[in-house]
Amino acid sequence: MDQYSSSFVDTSLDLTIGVTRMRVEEDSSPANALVDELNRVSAENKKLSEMLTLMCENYNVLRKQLMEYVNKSNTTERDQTSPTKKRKSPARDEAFSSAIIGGVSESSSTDQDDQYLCKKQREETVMKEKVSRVYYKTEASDTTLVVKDGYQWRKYGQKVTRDNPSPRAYFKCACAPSCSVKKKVQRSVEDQSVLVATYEGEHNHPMPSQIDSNAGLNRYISVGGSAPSAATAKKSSSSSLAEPVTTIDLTESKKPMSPTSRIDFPEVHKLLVEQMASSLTKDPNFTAALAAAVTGRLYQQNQTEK
DNA sequence: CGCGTTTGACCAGCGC
DNA sequence: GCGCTGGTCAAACGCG
Repeated sequence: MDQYSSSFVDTSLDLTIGVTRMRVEEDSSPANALVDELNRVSAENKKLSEMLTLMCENYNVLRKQLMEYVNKSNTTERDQTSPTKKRKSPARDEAFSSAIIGGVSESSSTDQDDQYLCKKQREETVMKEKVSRVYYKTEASDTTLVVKDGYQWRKYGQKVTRDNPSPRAYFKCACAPSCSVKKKVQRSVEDQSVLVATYEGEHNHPMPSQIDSNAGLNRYISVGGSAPSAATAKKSSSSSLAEPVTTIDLTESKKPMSPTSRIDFPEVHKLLVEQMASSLTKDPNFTAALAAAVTGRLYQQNQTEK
């Protein structure tokens, strides 16, 4: 944890603003006083903007640290758990073949061992690059295995697995026929109120409903992964009450995220900044507290300079 | 009647 | 080879 202690970020709000003292001459005209007041307010505004920028930068640093921490946790967790046995599925091969278009083909090899190795590597590659897991908080009484992630899904199967008494539902992306993204949804063994959605593959199309990104950003914490975008569907065939609370990326790859499959971080950052600024300025308590702090500070400065 | 969901049957990988 | 298991298919069903 040295890296975190060394890069400590002070997130406390510094309300010490270097506003120039209000120079209102006793014998000056009201117009000059207004101009001075305007200049003072402008300076305050500028200072507050700088503070907000600083806050956002601090947020960015903290978010980066969180990502590093989560990735670290995932790596150690992955090392401890043995890889799940999974048979090869045609869809997976299809996904891989599309992924290696233009690359070096290994199909020329006729050796069975090589083919086996290639198949294994293929599966591992697919697993690393395409699989992500999302946890959705929902009502424990809600028995529907439906989650709200902005895409339309078609359910094609349900199965009770051995390791979990809750049934597992299988979904295919219904937004585009060519999209081979699949999703498995199952209740967590530990917490029945948590839905675990496992996404396989990457959407090759934009989200059907570019919705209310603010609502999606409210509670979605994305840390890597590839499939789901942070959004909430206005209406989908599988409309859900469950909302995503966190994403744990099972992949180790640091490849850039697809613009079609998720919102880029700068975009998220921008939206978050806007949302933060909006919520702060709309909050009467915050503005009142800020005004009190500023006026108090000004009063204090005036007192010390007298 | 069309579309989506349900559910039992089937398929394929893996361990013994 | 056989059984277990996860994943997929497709006919039946329900709903608007």
